[in-house]
Amino acid sequence: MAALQKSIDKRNALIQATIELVNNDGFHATPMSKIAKMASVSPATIYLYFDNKQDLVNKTYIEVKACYTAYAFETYDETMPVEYGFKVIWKRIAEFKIKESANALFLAQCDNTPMIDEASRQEGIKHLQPLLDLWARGKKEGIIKPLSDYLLYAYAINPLSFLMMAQNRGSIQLTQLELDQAYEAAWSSIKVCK
Amino acid sequence: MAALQKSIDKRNALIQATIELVNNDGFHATPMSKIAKMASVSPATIYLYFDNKQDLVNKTYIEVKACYTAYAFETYDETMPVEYGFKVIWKRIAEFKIKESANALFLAQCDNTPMIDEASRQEGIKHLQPLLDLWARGKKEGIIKPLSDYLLYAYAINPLSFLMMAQNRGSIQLTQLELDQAYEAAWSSIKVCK
Amino acid sequence: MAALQKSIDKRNALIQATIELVNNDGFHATPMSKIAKMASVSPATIYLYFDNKQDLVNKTYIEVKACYTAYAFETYDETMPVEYGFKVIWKRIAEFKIKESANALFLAQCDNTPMIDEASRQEGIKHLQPLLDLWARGKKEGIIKPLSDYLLYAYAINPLSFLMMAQNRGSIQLTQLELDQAYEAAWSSIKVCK
Amino acid sequence: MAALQKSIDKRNALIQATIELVNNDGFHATPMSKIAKMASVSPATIYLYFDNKQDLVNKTYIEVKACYTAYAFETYDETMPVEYGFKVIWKRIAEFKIKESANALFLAQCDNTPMIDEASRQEGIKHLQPLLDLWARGKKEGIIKPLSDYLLYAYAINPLSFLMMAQNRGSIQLTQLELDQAYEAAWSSIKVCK
DNA sequence: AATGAATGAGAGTTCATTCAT
DNA sequence: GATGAATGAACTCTCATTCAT
Repeated sequence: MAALQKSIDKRNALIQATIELVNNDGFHATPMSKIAKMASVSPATIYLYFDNKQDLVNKTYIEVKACYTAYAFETYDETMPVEYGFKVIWKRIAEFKIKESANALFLAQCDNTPMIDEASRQEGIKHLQPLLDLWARGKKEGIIKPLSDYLLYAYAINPLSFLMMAQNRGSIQLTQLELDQAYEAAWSSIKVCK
Repeated sequence: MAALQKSIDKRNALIQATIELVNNDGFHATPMSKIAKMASVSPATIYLYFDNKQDLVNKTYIEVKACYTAYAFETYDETMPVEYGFKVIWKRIAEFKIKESANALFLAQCDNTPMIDEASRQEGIKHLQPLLDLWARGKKEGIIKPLSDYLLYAYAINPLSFLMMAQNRGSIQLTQLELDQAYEAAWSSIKVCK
Repeated sequence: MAALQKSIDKRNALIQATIELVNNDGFHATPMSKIAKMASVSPATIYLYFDNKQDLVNKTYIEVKACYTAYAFETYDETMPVEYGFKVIWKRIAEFKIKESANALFLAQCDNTPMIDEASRQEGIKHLQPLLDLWARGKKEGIIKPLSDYLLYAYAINPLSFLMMAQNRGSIQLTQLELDQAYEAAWSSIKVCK
Repeated sequence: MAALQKSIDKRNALIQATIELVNNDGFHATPMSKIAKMASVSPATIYLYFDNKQDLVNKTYIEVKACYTAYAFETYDETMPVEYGFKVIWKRIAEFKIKESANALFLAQCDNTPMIDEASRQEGIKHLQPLLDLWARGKKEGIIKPLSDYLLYAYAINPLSFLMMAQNRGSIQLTQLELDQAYEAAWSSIKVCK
């Protein structure tokens, strides 16, 4: 049991180191040796847990993405009314992007570069289903505009990534006020105007 | 004059090659030798035009960003009414992202990774001023919500990047209908609701 | 007793795995981990039976060489007349090279590369004595040419290695006819012509 | 012209270094860095002349083999009578194995291990044709036994490799006497006995 | 101005060997 | 005796950069 735990710890340390270093330097500027050092293992040890560097980022991506969606839907339940449900999810996502900014940053970088292979990208997308279901419900009820999921995501969710990155770079400070304003903008963009 | 032209051609070829290769493979997976080959020059020649690899991407970024803003504001003029002016700019930006998708993709990649140094990033941002002025005007006139420029950009403009990348990856097809819907969503998110 | 047997089995499995893998990939292209896997033991276990990789091949060589000579002389006895005795040994050697081609191949590879240390090479040579004695007798009786043992071996025995390797590579097929012809050539080369 | 010569020199130095080091240590025990050092170039330079390590040995093999056959047939001409022609070729081959023992040793090692890929092996075999033609003639004239080329080679030529290696290891000394004896043995093994 | 050849430094990865269990 | 996990050292190969021409 102790041995297994040690293995899990090492794997986790490697994942964490990957996130941090890729965030700071980018994928290709991050040598395996640096990841190993930060995780306090030998470079060779990485290869006990991952096939190669590509596999390491792929798996890291999938794991972080799973974290992200789990966090997003933790307090949501499908019986909630559409507008309220959306607010619940939106706030959780915003919280994740702010509190877990390293993770969020890593996802943003992966999603905007040829760093992750297509299979892992698909794998990562799967868990968003509850949000898509909510939107479908909202559209049927005439509360949400009849737009494609991509369009809805682009306006309702994705701007948070942009804001998170701006904050991370020190360009802005996301206070509660800004978050409320952002929510308003998000909801305005997709709700049906009466 | 012919000699100067040849120089400019080479520099341009290098910039183009950089954009294309970085788009496909990412910055660090793009060797200087490959850029040289695609531009039909010797690797050594790159160093006649740029200090080093970092300088090459920085300069490429600044140049593409300048292209982008020039395109964005080409048909805009400061005497236009706020809503109309915004529409004019938004459509041009959308057009750029679709017609010049290689350039747009390159910018998106730069904006989401530690690939560009901070100075170049700042340099690239400068030319957005007309849009910020328009927004200031809109806020004063009570047409646009009193939000920070970053928030406005996040909701009014940035989603286009997300959509462009989704289209580039083959996930969606941006027809005129989708573009009109996107514009509606963008404008809804920042306009003051009466 | 059962425990001892298990030990012997493991040692043998390691020796067999070494032969097969070295035959296919060569000494240095054969990792200890692969040998261990093929022998169904842990890499660490190899070091309970052998000092290190070099020791493993050395001991394998010596063991296979002992097999080879034991096989060669099994049906020979020193009272046989020279020509008949030679034929008996030659046929057994030919049989070994064909029936035990993995072993024979391994010896050929060892004998032609700096893979085995000199001590083991000497150790392996010792058991050929009966053949050298036969030749000495044959020379005394004026039946075999008065050549050095190396010369006799080069023409009477060694060509079989070449033929075995050609067959192994699929270049030729050694039927009974070819073997008889080979024997004739071998005997012609060393017998005294009357 | 001078630049081209320098290139050729470097390539040759690399080939020579490869031969010497592989002879002493074997293929896989010879790191590229050692080859580079012995040829007085940077490790990276090797890759300007060869695709990779495998390509380096393959090309070395082909080049040495070409040397070997060129040497073998230099003084031979197809109008010579069979026995005399064979003697001429045999002596040249023997001379090559003794005078160019490094080259000969290298070929022997390549021919007995999975070090060279099959294509290069085939490529290397091509230039032996004149010898095969001679044998065909000898067989037609009833001078040489009607054996397959492989059998003839195994007895007439290949033993020289064994002898050369024994001499190289210091086990024997090939004087003129031994060479004459070897020739006699070779010829005896393939000539038709009257 | 332009280059092809050259390279030092460092990348990802493997492997013989060890050690705690 | 047996092991799986761990690793330092060494491997092949790449690449940003330089330099003689």
